[in-house]
Amino acid sequence: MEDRKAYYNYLHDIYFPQLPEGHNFDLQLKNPYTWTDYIHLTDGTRVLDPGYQTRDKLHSNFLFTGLIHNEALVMQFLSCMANQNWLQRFGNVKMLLWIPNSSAVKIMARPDTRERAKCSVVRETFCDAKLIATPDDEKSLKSFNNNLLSNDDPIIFNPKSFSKASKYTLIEFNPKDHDLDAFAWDYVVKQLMASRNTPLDKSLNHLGPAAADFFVTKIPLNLLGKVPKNLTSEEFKFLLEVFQSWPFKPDSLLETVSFGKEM
Amino acid sequence: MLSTVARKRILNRRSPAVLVQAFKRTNVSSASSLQNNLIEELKHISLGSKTPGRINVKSDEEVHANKWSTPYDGVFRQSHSKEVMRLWSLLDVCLDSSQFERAESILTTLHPLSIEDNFSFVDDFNKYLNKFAPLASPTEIEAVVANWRSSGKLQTNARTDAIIINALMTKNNPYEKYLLPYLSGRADFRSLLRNVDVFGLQNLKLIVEQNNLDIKFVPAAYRDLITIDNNVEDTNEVTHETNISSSSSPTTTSTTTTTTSPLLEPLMGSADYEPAVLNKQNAEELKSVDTFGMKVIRHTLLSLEPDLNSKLLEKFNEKLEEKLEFFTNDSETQANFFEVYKSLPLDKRDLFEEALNEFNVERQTALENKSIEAAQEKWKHEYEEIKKRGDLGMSKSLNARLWGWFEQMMPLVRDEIERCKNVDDIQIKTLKNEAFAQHSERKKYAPYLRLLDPKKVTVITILEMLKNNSTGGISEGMRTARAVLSVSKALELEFRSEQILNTEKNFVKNFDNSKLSNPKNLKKYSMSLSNFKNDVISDMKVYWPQDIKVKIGSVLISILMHVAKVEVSGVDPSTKQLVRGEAPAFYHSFQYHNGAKIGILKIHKVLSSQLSADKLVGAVQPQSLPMLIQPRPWTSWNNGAYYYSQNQIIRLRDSPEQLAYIKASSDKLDKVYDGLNVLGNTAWTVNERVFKVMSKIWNTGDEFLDIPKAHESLELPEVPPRSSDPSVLNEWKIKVKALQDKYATDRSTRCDANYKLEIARAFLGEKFYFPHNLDFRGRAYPISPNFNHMGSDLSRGLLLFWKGKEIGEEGLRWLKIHLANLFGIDKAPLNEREAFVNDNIELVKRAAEDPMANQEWWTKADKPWQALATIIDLADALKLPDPTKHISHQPVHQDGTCNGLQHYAALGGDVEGATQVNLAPSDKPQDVYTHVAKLVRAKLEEAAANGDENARMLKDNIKRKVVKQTVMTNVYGVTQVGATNQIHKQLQNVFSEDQSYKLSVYLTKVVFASMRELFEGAHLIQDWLAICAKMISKSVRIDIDSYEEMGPKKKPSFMASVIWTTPLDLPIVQPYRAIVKKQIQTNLQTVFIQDPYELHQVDARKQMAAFPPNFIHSLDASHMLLSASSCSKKGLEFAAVHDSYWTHACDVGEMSESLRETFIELHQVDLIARLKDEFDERYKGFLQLIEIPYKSEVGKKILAMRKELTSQLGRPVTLGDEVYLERQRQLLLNSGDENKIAKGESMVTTVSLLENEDLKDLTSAQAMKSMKNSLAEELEESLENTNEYEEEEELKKPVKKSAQKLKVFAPLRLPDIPPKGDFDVNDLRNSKYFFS
DNA sequence: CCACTAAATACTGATATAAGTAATAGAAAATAT
DNA sequence: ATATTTTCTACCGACAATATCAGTATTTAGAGC
Repeated sequence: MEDRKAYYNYLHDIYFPQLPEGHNFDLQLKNPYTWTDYIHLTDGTRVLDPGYQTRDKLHSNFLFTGLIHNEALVMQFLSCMANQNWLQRFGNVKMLLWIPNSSAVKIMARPDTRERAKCSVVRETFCDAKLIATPDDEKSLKSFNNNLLSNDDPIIFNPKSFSKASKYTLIEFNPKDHDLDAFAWDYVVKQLMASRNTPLDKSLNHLGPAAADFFVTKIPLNLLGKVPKNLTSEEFKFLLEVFQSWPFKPDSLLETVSFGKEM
Repeated sequence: MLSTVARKRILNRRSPAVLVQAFKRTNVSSASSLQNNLIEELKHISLGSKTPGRINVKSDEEVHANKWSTPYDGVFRQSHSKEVMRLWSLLDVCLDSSQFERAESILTTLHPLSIEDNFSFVDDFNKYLNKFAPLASPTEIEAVVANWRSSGKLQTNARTDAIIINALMTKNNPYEKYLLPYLSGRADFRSLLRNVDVFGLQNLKLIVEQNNLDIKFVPAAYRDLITIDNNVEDTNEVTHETNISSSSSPTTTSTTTTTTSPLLEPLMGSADYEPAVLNKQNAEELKSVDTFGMKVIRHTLLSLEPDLNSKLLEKFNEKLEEKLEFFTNDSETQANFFEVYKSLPLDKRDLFEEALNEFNVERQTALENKSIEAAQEKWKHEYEEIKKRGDLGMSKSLNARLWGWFEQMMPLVRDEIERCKNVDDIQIKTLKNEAFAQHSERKKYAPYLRLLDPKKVTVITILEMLKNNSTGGISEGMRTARAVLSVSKALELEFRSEQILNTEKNFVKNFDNSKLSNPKNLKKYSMSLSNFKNDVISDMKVYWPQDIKVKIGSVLISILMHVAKVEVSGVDPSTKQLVRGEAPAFYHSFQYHNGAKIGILKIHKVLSSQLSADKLVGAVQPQSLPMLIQPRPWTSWNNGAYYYSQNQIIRLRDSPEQLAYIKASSDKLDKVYDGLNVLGNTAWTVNERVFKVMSKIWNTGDEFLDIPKAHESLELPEVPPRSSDPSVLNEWKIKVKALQDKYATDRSTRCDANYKLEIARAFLGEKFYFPHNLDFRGRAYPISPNFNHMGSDLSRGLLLFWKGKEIGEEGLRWLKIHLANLFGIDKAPLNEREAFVNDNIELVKRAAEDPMANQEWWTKADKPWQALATIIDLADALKLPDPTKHISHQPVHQDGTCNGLQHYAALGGDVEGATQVNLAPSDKPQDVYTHVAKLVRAKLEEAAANGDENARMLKDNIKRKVVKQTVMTNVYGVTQVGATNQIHKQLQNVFSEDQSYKLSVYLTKVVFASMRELFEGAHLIQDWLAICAKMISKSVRIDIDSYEEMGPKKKPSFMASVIWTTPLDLPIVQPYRAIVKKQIQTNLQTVFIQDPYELHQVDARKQMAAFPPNFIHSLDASHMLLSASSCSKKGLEFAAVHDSYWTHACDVGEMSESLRETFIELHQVDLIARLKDEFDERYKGFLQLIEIPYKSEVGKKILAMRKELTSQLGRPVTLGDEVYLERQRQLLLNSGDENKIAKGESMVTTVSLLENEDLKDLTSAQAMKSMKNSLAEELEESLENTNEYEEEEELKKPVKKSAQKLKVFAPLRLPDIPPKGDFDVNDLRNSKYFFS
């Protein structure tokens, strides 16, 4: 997908003719950064029609792959898995992505680690992810959890053998089905992870006025003593459930700071 | 305890002064050996390498603390080091809480610092002794003094003697031996008796009497008082302004202790003056009548009435010879003084005002001192009322709820304060982790918090928290940082007022006031008191440190959060049952903005919606309301405005440098004070008729003019299903964000309007004043927020001059013109404007008669509320048989037409420009915007004719409005991008989305070009100012700044900000510097704040961008203040909003003349030349970092010299080394010693090589351009043979070759001032549209 | 009482947080090479 | 020292990101004399 005319022309006139016989590439005059261009790709022109498959398994004939330099984009992809929209509307479409090492460390972080942050809870909740390959880079290797390394057993390649790729890690994302309220889930996880090393009996209060008082009656004591960064996605789901049963929860869960920009 | 680390750090610091000494000692016999010696020294110092005790000693802040801004000014950028400031602050609070041991240990720490930091230690000691002495026995006192003296640390002064003597006197001990030095003439009695605050009036009198001292020894301000007995017949007239005699004045002491004294009985029988009494409950009652903030004010005002000394009332009536009744026993009924005043015959008015003033003196005192208690009383009162009625409305009444909070919170606060007092006695070992953390935090803030009264603390915390609702872009809540700061700022303010009050009480303690029944004596007494207060206030120099403030704020807020509860209800999702319960009113939470985490204190939706449903949005800072009497006149930088708080004349922007400058020039600012006092002395009242209309509309809750609708709650568009395309979801989010923003801003504007109305309501019928101060450029602003004449159309429409003047024929004409202006007819000749009103005179009458029913006309005005006010006034006049006899209170405005450009045009002498902004005489008013639009159109026509597609599309769409904002902001230095956005906004509706922006970009360029053409001279000046600012903020002072850290890697640090003085001698310091903030731990969260006492590198970009507009504003501010003084001298009422000047209709002509004359006077001098001279002086000896061509002659010389130095040093020479050498040269040159000067002259440095070079040639645009051109050519060549596909890539390839440039320091030399055009400012005299 | 060490605490600085990079242009500052 | 990337884009009234962690500096506790 390329929508810059000049570059498109170059690809079309010069690059594509040079490709080996029988290649499987198709060039489209579209902007890969525009969500809607994908709709046009899959609906209107029928260029790409993987067909819908149920969510009890991975999509069998559609794979999305790419090197995503921009971390925000990766996060967007993750949220597409959560929302089951965009390409994920065809089913649980596997995504095989090269992403920056630093992002990989964050996203793959396990509970109870220093790196544990909201995005890794997202990953854990909405997909099964596997570390496929990562460069032999001391800094990022150290940051990956040992458990993770032994479980996923990634290929650890010599960064020198791929000069450009040395900053990127290959991860396989396999989306999972779920039926969570995205806004509420996001709110709960966000507020709790804001102070991720504060025991729940305190940090729960960020969810609403005297929230902890309510939770205390609903959740086991040992959970109450835990700190958010040590919680698993399942525990978050549980907390969400409790939160949603709370009569006095705040009305608006997506408030933002508005900066009064004057005329 | 002060951390000993901090102390050690200070002790280790080698002050710059010491270094200078060291260098000065370098004496050498010949120039060459001098050079050699210096080289040796350089080697030794070995800049950039790690010699122990040299490089590492100083942190950045330490290096820059205590520096003169420039040698020219002799003003310290930073008065004292951070540590000293902190210690002083701590010393103050320890003394206030009588912790003498701790105070002594602070003194011990301070002493060594006093030597380094060059402050006088004895002052601090005296402070201590003065607090200690009253509580100690004479022997103890003497022992302490002797002790300190013998340690060699203390040299006592006259004040020390005064303290000792006073202590002995008070304890009836003999004190004569301390008088000996004075009696014997070895010491001056004056210096002893100057310490009136130590002695107090009574002892001062005693000491004079007992020793038969010459009265001349007593400071002049107090002599009269001391001698009351001796010469009652003294004919010396005491000039008496409205000086406040405080509540501690002997005549009224009894009233100060309580605000709940019984209501005043009805004084006289009949209520003949029906119109004079406004029953506010029955009058246009605001729905928001429950607004407790306002009740606070009203209650405060009202509660004073019972306190009213009946004598005063008698005086009232005595003077008027007629009995008036103002007060009934209905506490909600308040006198409408304005109606009384108006109803009086002219000859009685003065007397009435005199009486009113005396009356208001009392009320003002109470307003400033009692409003906090009043709030508390009000809550309690309402609570009890409801309880008595057995009402179920308890939860509905906010005040009752607040009382509940208060009752719960106050004991906790008291406990906390108690813990603070005992903080040193706690056994640390007994504490567990959390308690220990709490304890160690408490230790830091305890000395401050323990000084406060728990009741006041509680009330203030509650008020501030409610006041902050919906601020900071949070719809239901506030930012934590803001909340904690605002609470503690309010506390500090209150504490200071209290201190002033107490000092004052102390001062008059035991004073025999039997003689004060004599009015003359009373006047003397209050004069002295006022003088005394000035002295006290000037002396207060210590502030609570920022980090302490946030800690205190957060502790108190935590307590409040803990107790403040509201009743809530919600639906249980599972059972669908309605559940009731109690929940905290506040909770702490976070929100993210672009990944930045922001701490939020949310107000519970129940409370928040109660607040908005009841149209009650908060409380008013009761300390800064409009004043009932003339503000305390400005007499120094921190003396003026309110009577019981310290107000700074400049709104400092956390800049110690600004503070230092304003302090230093405090006694040269009479012209500024004069002008400012004129503004403050303008009396106002509320336009009741407009107010009635407004409140009627307000109560509907509907949108009306600039009042937004009262949203009940925010309704969001339906959430799209989560599986929608991300683009759909994003769109929805954007929509939601927009709605939330609108909701938040609507809410805050409604809030704001509510404040305005409520304050106006409280001041209905009152005579009041707005105390003013200045922003750092010298522009004046009313100190009281929300409701003032500088606010929106709404507030302006509500304000009338208290004083009325007969309108006369001319005045009537001006009133009409004013009305036309308000309708937006302000570009037509005056006659046409007048005609516009005459043509619509029926509409005027109808609108005035019933504004609500006939709203279609006046609401269409540009400024509808002011138009309505004017309409009413005009209609009143027309009702009279002779309209010219109408007494008008309506302010009439004269606005500068693009005032910034007027000043620019005058400075640049642009003839055409001057004409366009009405400096030059003309038959009809010129409109710059129209003119620029015309110019632009012409240009576009031409370009279109040449086949320019953009121009063709645009040429018929250039309206005045399209260019207006850009022309206006051009003065402020708007950039291309900014202007493009502005124009884009205007073109959006005309062109399609995708065309619009491209066209805007094109149009912006044309507009800029046209502006430049029209105001050529002005733009040259603008550029010149910007260049100067840039050069200055990129220059270094070699004698102090930055050479230390100029090692091989480091860049020099630029510390010089742009500083200038206005024609009124007000020093302006641009505060733009790097912002360095730190996270401070508090109870709730960390808070990210900067320490206002630290100085950092200048922000050159901002300095440059802001200097031209700031300079112009400093001029228009001067013009305004001069005009104010001038108008006041002529007896005109005067008010101003920057470039809009207000007076009575009948005086417009005279005012116009005044402001023309002052403008001419201002520009009589070549202000730019004056500025250049000032800069040249101020920044003399500064160096600038420039780049010169490698190959120039000097360049070669410098290279050679560097090579030489490098070989001599045995290491690469650095810029720092060069600065060092230059500095030595300067030291020699300025030494005053002929020998040394000769040596200096023979010395050659890299800088001196450049001294006589024309830097312009070296760095000129031409030289650089020619280099760039040749490079560009090469680039083009290389591009020629690229094919079209690779073009993009090729373009990005870096240019390999670049001009060889040499970085060197050269003397700072500002460019010559641009030539001036031919316009003569004296022509202005005949321009009638200058202001209109 | 002192000098000493180890443990505890305090202070500092770095980093992540959220989550489309992009409507445009051009200089200056900051950072990377 | 030079090249690339990032930042910023109209003045004033009117300031505000925070939690956590690692590493270092400083203080304190404690044992021993």
